[in-house]
Amino acid sequence: MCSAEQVSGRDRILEEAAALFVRQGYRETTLRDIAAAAGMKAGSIYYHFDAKDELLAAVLETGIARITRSFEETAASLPDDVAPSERLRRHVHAHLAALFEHGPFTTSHVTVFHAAPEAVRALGTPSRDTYERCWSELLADLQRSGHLRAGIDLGLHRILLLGAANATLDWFDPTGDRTLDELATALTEQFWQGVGTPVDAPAPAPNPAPSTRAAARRAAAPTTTRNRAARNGTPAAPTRPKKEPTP
Amino acid sequence: MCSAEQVSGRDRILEEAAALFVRQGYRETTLRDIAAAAGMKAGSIYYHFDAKDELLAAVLETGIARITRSFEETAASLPDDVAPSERLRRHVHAHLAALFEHGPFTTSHVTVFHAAPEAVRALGTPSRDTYERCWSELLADLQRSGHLRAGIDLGLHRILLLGAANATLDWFDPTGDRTLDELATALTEQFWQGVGTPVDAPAPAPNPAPSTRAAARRAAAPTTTRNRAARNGTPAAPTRPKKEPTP
DNA sequence: GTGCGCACCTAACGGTTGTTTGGTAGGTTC
DNA sequence: GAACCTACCAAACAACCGTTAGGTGCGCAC
Repeated sequence: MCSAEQVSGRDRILEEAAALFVRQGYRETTLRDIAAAAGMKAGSIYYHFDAKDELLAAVLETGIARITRSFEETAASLPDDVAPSERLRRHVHAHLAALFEHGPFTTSHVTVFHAAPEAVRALGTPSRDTYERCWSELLADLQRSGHLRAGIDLGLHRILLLGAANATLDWFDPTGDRTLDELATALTEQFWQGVGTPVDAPAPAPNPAPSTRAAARRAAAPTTTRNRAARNGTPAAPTRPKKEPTP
Repeated sequence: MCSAEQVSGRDRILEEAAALFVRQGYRETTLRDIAAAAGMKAGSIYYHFDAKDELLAAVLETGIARITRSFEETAASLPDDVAPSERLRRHVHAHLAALFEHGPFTTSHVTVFHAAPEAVRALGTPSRDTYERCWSELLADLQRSGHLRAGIDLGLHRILLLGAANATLDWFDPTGDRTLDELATALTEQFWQGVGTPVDAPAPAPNPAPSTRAAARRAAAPTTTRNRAARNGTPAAPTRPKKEPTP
């Protein structure tokens, strides 16, 4: 019987390394950890990679390549008559899906990149620029067509949007009671129309009881999701999932 | 001449450790690094702290205490008749100021907390909850008074807001061409009213040339600030500043 | 069946790290 | 001036980690 996951040694190492980097951090993960997960011994890794840093670089490169391709596929899949805010929402969804559903490679860019040695970061920067440009052009296009307000600082708001999206990694659990789609919708809504009531000044009609049952349930619920054994986000990138459920 | 910074040994260690943790990461910073920065030898740290982990715990605790106090001081300083969105903006500003202007202690919560050993994280969690509760209550209050839309998932939007705020650490430079105040304003605006044009569907009047000179300058500028030798934000927490400007 | 290269193993080396141990200079107390 | 406490230093230790060198079994070519 030919096993379902018939991955070559190199790919196996890459995959286990990415998973461990995301779960434990780069420095906290030893080559002996990776080798054990891949079913071999530490020294054998050097048959496929020249150094630990190079392994990290390969993981990061794979991650950014995947999310960039995901962006392009999303763009290609959009109907011609898609509403502008829906167009954005689909891209936000794709970004989140890459983080939560496409394995640990893309995730490593959020979790591990900043801890990478200078040389590795320098190597990975051009690919990150490419992905960044996709978003810049998307937003610029939306602004040109009049769907994003003129006069706003587009670069700034793009980073804020993606910052919020990436930060979800620290608390969101796609198998929890919020779906990834709901998350994408909420994030897009906050970016697009905000959550304030239209007029600011005097006082609008105060909110009475929450208007829907779903809203009521949420208002009563604790202030934040606590799935995945992770904590929510304040003021920092919060706790990552426990390294191992105490055995 | 009595030196201006006449800090005790313990406080000196704490301060240098926080700075190094933020700049290099926790695991990447050795006790010998910290000791050298504090003007002593590695073994001497053990006179003040029992272990490296305990030193990290002290740094984190100081950070969360400071930002929580900053929140409370901001709340106390608000005039009674402050507009709701301005009230939020002031708190956003205080949060960002704590990250960028109050030394490395608060910053360490964003940069280092997720890399901390389980035991340290568990120790720091209650204080983080306290700060989180401040924000929950602020937003709940704004919603009760009708200034935030009813029916939205407040906990979710709070995490998205703070996620975006914390992510600014990776690219924003308060000495650059955007001020911290402008950043707070933009972030609040994006949260409060969004950046989309009011109506979605057909096509509003396409944006002609940018309407102000400032907007024109920004539109022409590169897509993101690149101050501080840091990169912008995609898809991940981007590069931190170089460890040392090559000497 | 000999030769050869691929994919791995065994075992070690050198360096670094958190930590410990035994001291010691300087000030204060009595 | 003896005892004592504070705040450090010097030197080492054990553990661990990335990395390397040399070896081994297996499959394929011929």
